[in-house]
Amino acid sequence: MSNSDFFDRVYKVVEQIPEGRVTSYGAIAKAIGAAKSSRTVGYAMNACVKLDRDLPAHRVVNRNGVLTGKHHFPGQDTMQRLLEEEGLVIKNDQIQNFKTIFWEPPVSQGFKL
DNA sequence: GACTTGACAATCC
DNA sequence: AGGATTGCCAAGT
Repeated sequence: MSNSDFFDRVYKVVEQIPEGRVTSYGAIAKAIGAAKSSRTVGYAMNACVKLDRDLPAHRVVNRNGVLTGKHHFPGQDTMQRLLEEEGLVIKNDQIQNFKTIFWEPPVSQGFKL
């Protein structure tokens, strides 16, 4: 607790995203018990890049399966390229079969109850 | 220290 | 069905 543990939870969830799968900001937010804080999740991702984290931020997209944050990566096509390397199919910044490769993050077990 | 912005999402007209 | 509004949290100005 204390100290933006919100970010901490976000990072923890994102870190657990399996390779070849993707999730949405809202799903992560919900997993950490802040379903309405999806914006902050995205913000945490932006910060994670600056922090040089190993977080697979490219596996995190909005609920439409669109690479909304691709513009924040080093190079505008970095995000799509990384996803394609994992076997995903992306068309026009839109993940194909998004629903199929969607990965729902497990609810953290220590934040509340 | 108040106001604005931001890689979203759900709700209301 | 689609545009507009609100919620939420953190960081920047």
